[in-house]
Amino acid sequence: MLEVRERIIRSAIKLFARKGFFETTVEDIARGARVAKGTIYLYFKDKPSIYTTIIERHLQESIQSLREIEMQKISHREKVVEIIKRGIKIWLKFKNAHPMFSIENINFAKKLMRGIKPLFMKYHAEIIERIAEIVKAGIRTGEFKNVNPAVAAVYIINIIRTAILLPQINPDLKNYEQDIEKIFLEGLIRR
Amino acid sequence: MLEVRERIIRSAIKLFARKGFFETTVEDIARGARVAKGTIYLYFKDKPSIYTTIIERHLQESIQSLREIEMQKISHREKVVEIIKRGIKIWLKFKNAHPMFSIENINFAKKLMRGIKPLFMKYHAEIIERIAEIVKAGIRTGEFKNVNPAVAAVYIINIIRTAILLPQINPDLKNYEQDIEKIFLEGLIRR
DNA sequence: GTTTATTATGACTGACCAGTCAGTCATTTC
DNA sequence: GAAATGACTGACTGGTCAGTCATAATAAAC
Repeated sequence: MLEVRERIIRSAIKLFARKGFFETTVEDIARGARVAKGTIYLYFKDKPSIYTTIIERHLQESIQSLREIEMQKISHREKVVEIIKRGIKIWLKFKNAHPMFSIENINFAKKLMRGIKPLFMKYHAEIIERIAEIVKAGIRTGEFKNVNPAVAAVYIINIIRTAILLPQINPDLKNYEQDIEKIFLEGLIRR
Repeated sequence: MLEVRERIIRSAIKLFARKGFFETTVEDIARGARVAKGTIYLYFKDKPSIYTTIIERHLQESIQSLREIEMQKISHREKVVEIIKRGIKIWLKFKNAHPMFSIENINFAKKLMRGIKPLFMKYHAEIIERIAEIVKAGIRTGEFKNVNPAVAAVYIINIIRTAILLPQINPDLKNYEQDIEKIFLEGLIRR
C-alpha cells in the first residue's frame, strides 16, 4: 500500500501532465490520490509545493542518470548517445508532463515560477555542466569536433526534446531515432 | 495612433510573455492597452480568444517567412540556414513569449488548448511539410544525407529552440550560432 | 472496554477574476 | 435643440477554488 504522500505525488504528476498546473485543482489531485482535499495540506504546504516537488524529483533523476553514465567505461560518443537514450526514457516516464521540466517555460507563469526558477537554474546548470564535461573530454580524445561544450550540451538536451516531440506531432512516424542520431552525430550535410 | 484592437494585442503579448496566460488578467491587458476592461470584450469574445489570435499571428508569420525563403534562389543548404536564422528572429521578436508557440505545450492546459490545438496542428503540419520539402529537395540534389525529411524538419525547428534557449541559460555566452550551425550541418563527430 | 492522541475529512470562507450590462459621453442625424 | 447611435466604462455578479479548521474517525495507550 503506497504511502499517502506518494499517492498524492503520483496523482499530481498525472493531472499536471494532462491539464497543467492551473487547470488542475487540489480536489482533482485528492480524488486521484483517494484522500480528502484537506489531507493534501497535511503533506504539502500548498499547491505549488506539489509542483515543485515533482520538478525536483525529475531533475534529481536526470542528474542521477548522468552520474551513472559518467561512470560507465564507454567512449564519450557512446556516453552522449546514452545520455540521449536515457534522457528520452526519463522524460517519457512522465508522459505529457515534459513541459513541467522544460527550462524554456521558466518565465511563463511568473508567480508560480518565482520559487521554482532558482531550483531550475541550479539543476540545469549542473546537468549542462556534466554533459559539457563529457563533450570536453570527447574533444580532448579527438572523438568530437572542437565546439563549445556548453553549446553542445544544450544542443544535446534539445535532441532529447526532438525525440519526444516527433511522435507527438506525427504518431505514424517510425524508426526516427536513427535519423536523429545520424543528423546529430554526422550532421545533415553530405560529403 | 494605434488602433485599439492592436493595442490590446500588443499589451497581451507582453503580458502573456511575462506572466503566462493564467497569471495575466483581463484587467492587466486593458491597463496595458489604456482602455477599460469592458472594452476588451468589444474586440475579443473572451480571454482565450486573445491568446489564440496571437498564436495564429505568429504561426502565419512563420509560414510567410518560409514562403519567402522557398522563393529565394539559393542552395537548399542556404535555405535551411536561412530558416533557422529567420526562425530565431521571429521567435525573439516575441521576447519570452516563445512557450506560447511551442507545440510541446499543447497538452499543457487542457481546456485552454482545446480550441487552440487544431490550429496548432494545422499550422505546424504546414511548417513541417514546407521544411521537409526543402530537405527532400536537398537530398535529391545531393546536398543532404538521406534522412527522413520530416524528422529533419522537426530537428531544424528544435535548432531554433536551442538558439533561443542558450542565451536564456547562459547570458554570458557569445558567438554560439556558429557552434550550433556546425554541429547541425557537420555533426558532432570528427573524422 | 475506555480514554487519549493522532490522522483524516469536507463544508466553509474569502480572495480572485472573467464576463456582463446599465450608465455615460461624444458624435451624428433629424 | 432633441433624439439616436455607438464606443467606452467600471461596478457588479456569480462562479471557481486554495486553504482552513471544527469535527469525525481511527489508532494507540491504559
